[in-house]
Amino acid sequence: MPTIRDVAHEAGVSIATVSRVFQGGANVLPETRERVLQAVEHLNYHPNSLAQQFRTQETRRVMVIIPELGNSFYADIFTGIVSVAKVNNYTVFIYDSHGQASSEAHCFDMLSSKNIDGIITFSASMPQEEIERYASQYPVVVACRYFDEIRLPNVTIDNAKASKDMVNYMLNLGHRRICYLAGPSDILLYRDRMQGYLAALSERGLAFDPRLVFNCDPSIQGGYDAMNSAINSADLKFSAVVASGDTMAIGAIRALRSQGLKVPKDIAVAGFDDIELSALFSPTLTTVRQPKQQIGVRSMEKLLDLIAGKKPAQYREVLPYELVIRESSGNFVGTL
Amino acid sequence: MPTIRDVAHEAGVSIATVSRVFQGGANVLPETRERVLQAVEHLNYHPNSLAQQFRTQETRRVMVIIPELGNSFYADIFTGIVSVAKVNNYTVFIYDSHGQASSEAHCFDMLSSKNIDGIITFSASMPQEEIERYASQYPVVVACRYFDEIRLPNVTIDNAKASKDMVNYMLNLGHRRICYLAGPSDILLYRDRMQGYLAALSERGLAFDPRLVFNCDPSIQGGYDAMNSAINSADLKFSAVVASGDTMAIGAIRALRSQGLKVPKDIAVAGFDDIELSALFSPTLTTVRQPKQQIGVRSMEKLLDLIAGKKPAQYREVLPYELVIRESSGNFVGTL
DNA sequence: TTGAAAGCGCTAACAA
DNA sequence: TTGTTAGCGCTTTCAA
Repeated sequence: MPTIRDVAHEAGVSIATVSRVFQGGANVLPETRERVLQAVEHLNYHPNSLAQQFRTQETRRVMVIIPELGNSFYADIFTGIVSVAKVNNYTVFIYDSHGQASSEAHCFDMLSSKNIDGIITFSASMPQEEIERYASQYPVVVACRYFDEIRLPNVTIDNAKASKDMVNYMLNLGHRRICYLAGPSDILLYRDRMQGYLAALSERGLAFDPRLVFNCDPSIQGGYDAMNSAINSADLKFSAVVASGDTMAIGAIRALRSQGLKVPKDIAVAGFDDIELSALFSPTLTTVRQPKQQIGVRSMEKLLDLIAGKKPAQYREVLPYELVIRESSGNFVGTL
Repeated sequence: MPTIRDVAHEAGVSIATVSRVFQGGANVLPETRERVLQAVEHLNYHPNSLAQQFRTQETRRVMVIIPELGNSFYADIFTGIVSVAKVNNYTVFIYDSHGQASSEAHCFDMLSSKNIDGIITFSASMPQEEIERYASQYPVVVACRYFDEIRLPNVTIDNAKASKDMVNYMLNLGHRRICYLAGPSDILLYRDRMQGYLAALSERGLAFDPRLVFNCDPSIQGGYDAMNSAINSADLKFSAVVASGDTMAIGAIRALRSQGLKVPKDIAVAGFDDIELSALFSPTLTTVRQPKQQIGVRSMEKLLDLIAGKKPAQYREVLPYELVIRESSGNFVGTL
């Protein structure tokens, strides 16, 4: 492997000059520059970025932690992140935490060991204080997930309000007994979506029947299992299902169908997130669309600000969502 | 940030001793070690891994290039990779190439600039010679994808044979006119699967009707569009569809259903890969199961061998696959 | 415009 | 068992 010294020697200049050429070529005579470039070419020289990073103590690498590889929800967000990273000459790596705190911690350790310049996490499985400790020392942005009291840079939507809007939509369709698939209650965003469900009911003065609520794993299988329990609960009547995630909603539809129930004719269903499959599933899924690209863009922009040493004006940034009405919720049958 | 010098000073030892403690503590008196550890704790010292990496010229990082984030097919493979990486103290990053050669090239550049120790790629969008050039200089394993003449470490299944088996299964069910969704013809594995289709037909002496073959994007949308063209082709009759990927098969089923056709009653369908959704879709999908975990495990093991400087005994490693018969192919109605 | 030289934090060879 | 020291390849300051 040729080093900067080899190039300098070959070109008959000092290593400082070679370095200057690579730094943009300011204060280098065109002919000197040319000679250096020829030597580089001739020797097939590549700067050793381990040495560069060591010298500058920056890697121009950032990490995105996702809780689940293979969930297309993150694919779009990721596109947004990369679009910003690219123009700023950063490389984005993905790290799959499997939602495990230990896995995530390993990633955060890379901050203190200088392996990466910053982190955008969609996982946030570690205790709040721990993440905040890192965030107070290093560039960290939490996206989609969040904590009760936000003391670190955060990009998200208003989950409670979005959920409430969706439940209201169902109520407007005339549904009164709405089954709710709530997701894991230890994750605040799911609790917030649940709060939206409760708020919508209470604003209408409707009684809350806890039997209609099912906590389940936020996956197709989780929704499938929960829906089967719901169907098999004696005396449990409902005409609609609102799930706190599209995967759960799709699992629920599968369960309903396996029991001979038609969606939306017998039971209306809605999800949350607008994952790729939702528009392609049959029936197409009514859902809440998160501004995925934009979440990625803003997260990365925030992270770059942090890396540049800027303190964010305010921690939390709330992006707009959108109700997407498709087949699974059926026709409007009630009154507004 | 405290450095090794600060720790050495605090503990009253030399930096070499501190380094030794971190290297495993050989040749360090327990009490010396204890003093060092206390200083480390007290100063909250973290070794600067940029310096470590620079010094040792190794990163203990490997990169996995996938063509599409959000495709669950890679999630299982990834689990296999990580399981091996973990016990060998390597960190695995994911890089989404979007199937773009330029994106992939960026990743391979990290090899020459020493940013990573090795690459496992599932993308292989770059020209064969270029990948081979890197593979001849650096640790590189190509998985699932491959080239005509394999001159680099490779882990895969026998796509042609698997595809032929699946088509044979359909022929055994009595189907004679089988529509084939072929995927992009510039990717060899799709061409091989197509070859399997042709081989199965020719072995039975069945004529090949090119109108039954559709090249399409390997996605739900791609399968959906292709199937719609097939259905809308005047005079084009077929009783089964074999897709060269599960996503295409699922898209095809959606298209068939949107045209009022029942799967498998009217048309039998089979896919390839056994992605997560295939077991959860309705109808559940008949498909070819790739040994995903094992592909990951073997790829990483091969890569570690390369990093360790071992040359592989043989380049190509072919893993067994498995036909998974589910609802979408319907009942056996023909003769064996 | 160019060069000389310091030094980033660490590992490891060698000496004690 | 411990310490001294060279040096990894680069950027950057300072001087020429």
